[in-house]
Amino acid sequence: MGIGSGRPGPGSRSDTISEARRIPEATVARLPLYYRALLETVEEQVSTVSSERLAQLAGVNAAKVRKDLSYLGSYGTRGVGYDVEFLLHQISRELGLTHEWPVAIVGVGNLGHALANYRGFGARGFKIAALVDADAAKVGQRVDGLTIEALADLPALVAARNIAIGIIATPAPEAQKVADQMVAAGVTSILNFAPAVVNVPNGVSLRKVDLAIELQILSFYQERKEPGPDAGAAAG
Amino acid sequence: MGIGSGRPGPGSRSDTISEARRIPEATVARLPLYYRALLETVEEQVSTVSSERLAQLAGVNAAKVRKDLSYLGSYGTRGVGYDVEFLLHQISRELGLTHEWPVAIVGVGNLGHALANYRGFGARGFKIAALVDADAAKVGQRVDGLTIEALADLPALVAARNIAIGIIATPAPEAQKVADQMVAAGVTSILNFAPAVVNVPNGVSLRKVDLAIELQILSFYQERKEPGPDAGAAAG
DNA sequence: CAGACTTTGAGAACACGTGCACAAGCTCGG
DNA sequence: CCGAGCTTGTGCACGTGTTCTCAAAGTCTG
Repeated sequence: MGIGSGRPGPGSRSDTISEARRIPEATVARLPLYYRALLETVEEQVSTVSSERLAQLAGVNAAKVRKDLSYLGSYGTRGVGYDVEFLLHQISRELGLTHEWPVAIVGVGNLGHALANYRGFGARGFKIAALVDADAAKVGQRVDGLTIEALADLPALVAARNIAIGIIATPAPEAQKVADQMVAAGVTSILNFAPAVVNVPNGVSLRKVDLAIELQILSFYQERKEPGPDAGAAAG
Repeated sequence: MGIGSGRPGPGSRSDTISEARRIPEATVARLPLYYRALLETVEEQVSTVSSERLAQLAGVNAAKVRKDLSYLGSYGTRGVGYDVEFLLHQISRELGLTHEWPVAIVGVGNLGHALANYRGFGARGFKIAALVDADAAKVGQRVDGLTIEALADLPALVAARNIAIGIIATPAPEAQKVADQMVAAGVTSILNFAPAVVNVPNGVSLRKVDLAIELQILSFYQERKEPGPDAGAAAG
């Protein structure tokens, strides 16, 4: 993502792309932006929205919006735009947000704490279903209404609470071990916040967020600005 | 960022790309990975490293490593590999990590707190130089050795402490306003954690990290796995 | 010193993503 | 019912990124 991301495995050519039409990865990464933009639009009591307006709200250009949405189907009406409620529903369905996803957070340090308290998840279809830490001293503590549980209990928790998505918020050295344990426990999607490369078997999705890397990318362009205020990564 | 990200402005064709060779954005985003991998290599007392090994440590493939590094210059030796110390220095220089970057964090809620306490920044050339919040009740509180200061003082802080990079860790509705104030204060690189689209003028770099979006992308692929365990975003 | 071996650097083909431009299709007013 | 005006959906061209491949250039062994 962003910066770094999961990428389709090296599947054989003309796979049995079973059910649905294939949606490009870049488009998938933008669907949440449209989703958010549509939520804002709903609150404005507007029933219909143009690709132009949607583009503005999502911070992309209109052509991209139209192409992206066309991968989902022909959900717009020419001369009119897109029905807000309908499109919202379609994108929700596509993103799997029609039901709630129980999520497990492993590593309750600074970041784990912040994530546990973050209100944004609940509002977007995710629910912290388990807080796990390897440190016995932390087990039993309560954070935001949840009790921290032992890492050893992860398999039981994942099974009992039907958890498919895991978040790694441990220090770097623990990351790979935790990922392995998650996979063994049955987690099939992982979001890694630890500044370390993590490998997962085929069939498991992995995305990463690295704060230091983001800053270093900014620093690259910043450094090039200092001498002569010239090229750089300017977002319009 | 990976996920959305800064993007070179629409400069005229055959710009005076002043000083240096142009380095592709995708390559820039990977340099920090190589940087981290090289730091690990240094600790192993290894003096030379092959593209194959670097690729392994960075989680990419060897061809990509070689092409990426070739944009920086011909720093390798055929038949041998890359000199670890030398390459580390070159990448540091390119990323602007030869000096420390003072960073301002605006918004000291859950996330701001976590970022302020995050040890990873210091280790990578960044230093929290200011913690700022709009809430008068928070001003004066101490967090990790720093005193929270008033948002109104941002311009003075940025000037006095030579801050070029700002981090937005406020709730979504505040994000644009804060970004504007940062830009007005002289910040030219912004990392936005708020789940909102932020616009900045030309010449200012912007990157965003959105936790909910990352989860929604995972959820997209996860949803498609549930019926038939098939395609997905699997990282090797 | 020659030949085997290793590894880089880059050319070229391919895959993917973006954005223009415009026909197709819809609404609305008269 | 017709024509003016909008807005979608998509073909196409272009630019960016990835990967394969292999000659070039070095080391090492005998």
